[in-house]
Amino acid sequence: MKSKKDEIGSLAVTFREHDHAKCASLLLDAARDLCAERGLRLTPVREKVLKLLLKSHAPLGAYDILAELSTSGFRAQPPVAYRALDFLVENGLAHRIEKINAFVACSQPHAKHSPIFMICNDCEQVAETSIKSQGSSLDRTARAIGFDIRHTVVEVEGLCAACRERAPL
Amino acid sequence: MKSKKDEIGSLAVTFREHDHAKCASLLLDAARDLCAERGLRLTPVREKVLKLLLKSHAPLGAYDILAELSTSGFRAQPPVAYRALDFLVENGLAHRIEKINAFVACSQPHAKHSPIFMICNDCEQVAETSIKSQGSSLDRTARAIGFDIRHTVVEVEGLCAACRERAPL
DNA sequence: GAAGTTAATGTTATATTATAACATTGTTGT
DNA sequence: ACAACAATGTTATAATATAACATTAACTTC
Repeated sequence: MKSKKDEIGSLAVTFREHDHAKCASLLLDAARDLCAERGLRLTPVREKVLKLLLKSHAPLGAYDILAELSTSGFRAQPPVAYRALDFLVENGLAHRIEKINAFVACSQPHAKHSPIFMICNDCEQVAETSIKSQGSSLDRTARAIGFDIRHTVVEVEGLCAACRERAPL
Repeated sequence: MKSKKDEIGSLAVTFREHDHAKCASLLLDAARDLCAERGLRLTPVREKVLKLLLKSHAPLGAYDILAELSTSGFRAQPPVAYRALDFLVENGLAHRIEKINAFVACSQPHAKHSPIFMICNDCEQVAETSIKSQGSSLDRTARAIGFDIRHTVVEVEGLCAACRERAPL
């Protein structure tokens, strides 16, 4: 029988159609499990922010989140959103996308990974994939000059398959 | 005999010691050549901004540049810096480092390349390297899902060799 | 379970980064 | 000289993010 973990892995978000509600629900369960395991507190505002990210089909800016929080009875000063986002990012439940100053829920919260984001400049959706960092070209280059990698940012911009079909170049 | 191009290539900025004045001077010449070839106008403010970037041993923020411009007789409203930076970035003479909202002069302005930045969190210097994008893992992943890559952002944070030696973990 | 301690949230204010919009000047091509 | 376009000047403001300190909630140790 497939584990929940496998099931989540197989749902890794791409530009393909998928059962988003199921995907979001599984990932929320996974986040709760992960927090329980590690003794982290998934407080109401943190969970709400994660839900907002999971629900969105595109990355959300901190102020988008803030706006949604304010319509849900939460306080809506910037630090409220940034703190929740910091918590989620620090604990691997979300990622920050530097190129667009926005945030997405992590699609593989259980696995230690170096995420890669493919940002469609047309539909603004973002796919998270990953490569294993061990032995990668990046890893070898860093090794060669004695650089100790703590965090990687890999983001590519372009057009997803659907948008290329819709508006061929 | 070595061409100027080869000489520049061999000087690609890393965390190693190097003759920075020579490096900056060669790159400025290269930028002038490149603009002449392409019919681009390396105007006074654009050249000044490039010089500031070349002179700096670390990336500069737009407002750092603005401050330096204002002490050199240039106008100092934000668009002045951003326009010059946009020009340099668009034409491959500088790069924007997303992770730290800062800019560096390109160390290989002649070559079409996908730069990689190694950002030292201690000394704040940044090394530019590059990998050929053709056939990379990233390229294969994109191909697999039909994503057409227009631009890549690859930035790694960590500790450079010198800083690791200075303050061993 | 009261007191001390740490973690989380509330709140005000402000810092930092970036762009819109429109006027003016400079350059290029005819 | 004139039209067309590129670049710069200028004012204002948008968008993103954090500092600092007060308050409340949760945990812990006796």
